[in-house]
Amino acid sequence: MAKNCNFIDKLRETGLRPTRQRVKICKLLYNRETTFHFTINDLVKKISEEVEEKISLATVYNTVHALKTKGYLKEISINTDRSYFDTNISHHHHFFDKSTEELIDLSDEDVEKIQIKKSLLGKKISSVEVLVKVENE
Amino acid sequence: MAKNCNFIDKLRETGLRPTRQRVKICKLLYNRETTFHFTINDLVKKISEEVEEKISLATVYNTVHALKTKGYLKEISINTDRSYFDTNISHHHHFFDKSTEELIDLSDEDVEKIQIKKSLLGKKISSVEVLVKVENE
DNA sequence: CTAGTTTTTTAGAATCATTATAAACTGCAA
DNA sequence: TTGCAGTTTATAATGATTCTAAAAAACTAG
Repeated sequence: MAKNCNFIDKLRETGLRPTRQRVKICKLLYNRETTFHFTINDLVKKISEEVEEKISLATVYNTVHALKTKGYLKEISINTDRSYFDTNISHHHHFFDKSTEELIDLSDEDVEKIQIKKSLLGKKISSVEVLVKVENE
Repeated sequence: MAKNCNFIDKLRETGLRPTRQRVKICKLLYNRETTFHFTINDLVKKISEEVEEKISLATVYNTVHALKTKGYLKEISINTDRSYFDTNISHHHHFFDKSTEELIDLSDEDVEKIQIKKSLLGKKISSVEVLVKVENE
């Protein structure tokens, strides 16, 4: 679901009906210069600021969940009370700033290749995530 | 807070009064062969099985939080609805088995050294955590 | 286009982990 | 032993997330 694309077709392609609410949320998430790291609360705030129509909280949760399931959003592993999502679905890692509670992208090239020398019988690796926590100096 | 030590002194050293409840929880956590990965719910269950005295839920939360603050427990970064803790406070990483929701240690040697080639102005790195998610083959 | 079916949205209730509260209790120092 | 700061406790409160069931919208076949 790249920038400036036709969200109606994109949504339909993956079996999601392109409802008004979904299209509006997709525009907010993907029609932007930089990737977007957000919590549900961030997104709800953005919707109330930039979308004229009210979208219910349940719909925001449903839509984010659907986009995540279809691979259009990544959920970041982090131990906070809220879930964080990222519109950048390419393979990459993150800084987490403990003072601002913000995520910052670390491109794949910013992290030396990770080699896992151990394996688990009968299991396959589905992801390798690096989280670099930072604080003020 | 190594195995088979005197928890009363250990707790006192760090300014935590060695109350009955804390000493009992420490025995459960640290008097074991292997390191312990747990959620609060796991610990509460273990207490009800192995400790004769009832310990209130709030005390379990308080104690785990105190031990974490004093560096006797590590909280693992992972996006689940519960928090995971680890009695192994040495520098190491984890597998997370998505089917069983269990953590498995990855020793520091099991992961090729991580090099972060990017830095953030005015921020210092406080931790680098690698989470390897696995699923059934 | 239209009727019928399916999916989605919605407000509000329910759930569940965690934190806060305030009263009773306990460890410890004098 | 006495007093007080630190702890425990039951319970209430909070806050993110999920559930529910009815209304609305999207789709499909005719």
